[in-house]
Amino acid sequence: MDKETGCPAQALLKKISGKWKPEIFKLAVDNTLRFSTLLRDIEGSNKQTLSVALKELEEVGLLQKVVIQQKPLHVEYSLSEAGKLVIPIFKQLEGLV
Amino acid sequence: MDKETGCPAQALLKKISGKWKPEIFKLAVDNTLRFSTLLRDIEGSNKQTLSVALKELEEVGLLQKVVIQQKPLHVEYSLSEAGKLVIPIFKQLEGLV
DNA sequence: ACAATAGGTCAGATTTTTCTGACTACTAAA
DNA sequence: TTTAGTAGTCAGAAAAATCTGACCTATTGT
Repeated sequence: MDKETGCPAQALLKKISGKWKPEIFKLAVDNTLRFSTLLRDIEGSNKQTLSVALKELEEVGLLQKVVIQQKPLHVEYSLSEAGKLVIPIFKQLEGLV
Repeated sequence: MDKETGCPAQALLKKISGKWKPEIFKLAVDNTLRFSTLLRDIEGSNKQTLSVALKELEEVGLLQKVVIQQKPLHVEYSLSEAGKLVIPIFKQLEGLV
């Protein structure tokens, strides 16, 4: 039902909206993320929603999921190239609103 | 329950999130907005939600509400100064994601 | 063998957001 | 005077998002 709006900025805003996504994105700027760590660090969050949020941020191309193939194997989420390009743009918003 | 995140960009994202807010903001870039016109133009929207969204965008300082004191009097919503400053920043997102 | 950690999924409940329809006040046109 | 437009509000319903607790697989430590 969302069709194309023809406006990338609007599209991005929609993609990053949700209760925990802005927070996840912000944390991803400073560190690679791990599921259980996020769950502990973002207070009030829960597995289910975090799981969906990470999946959506990945689908949208802002995060990338990497399975570290060392034993014990684990999963890391980090900013994709597109995700990194977005940082300086958002930084400009600081102080404006 | 939202406290300060200490991150203005994150704060802005939260403020502009909601089903119709990104669309309203986008329309405000090109024209001043009127309530009944929005209601017709944004298909699928409704009075209640639009009313709340306009109020919130105003509270947040992105839109300003002006009552035109000519008879018949009516109301116009347009981008505030802060709202205008945000445009070029969002424009940079085009093509990135 | 048993408990613990990591990284989830699933169903169902709860909460939040959005939507609908009725109603208000004022102006204007027929 | 009845109808229509503008700009809403309100209560309750419906839909969407989020949360809880149980469960699962795999690995590591005791």
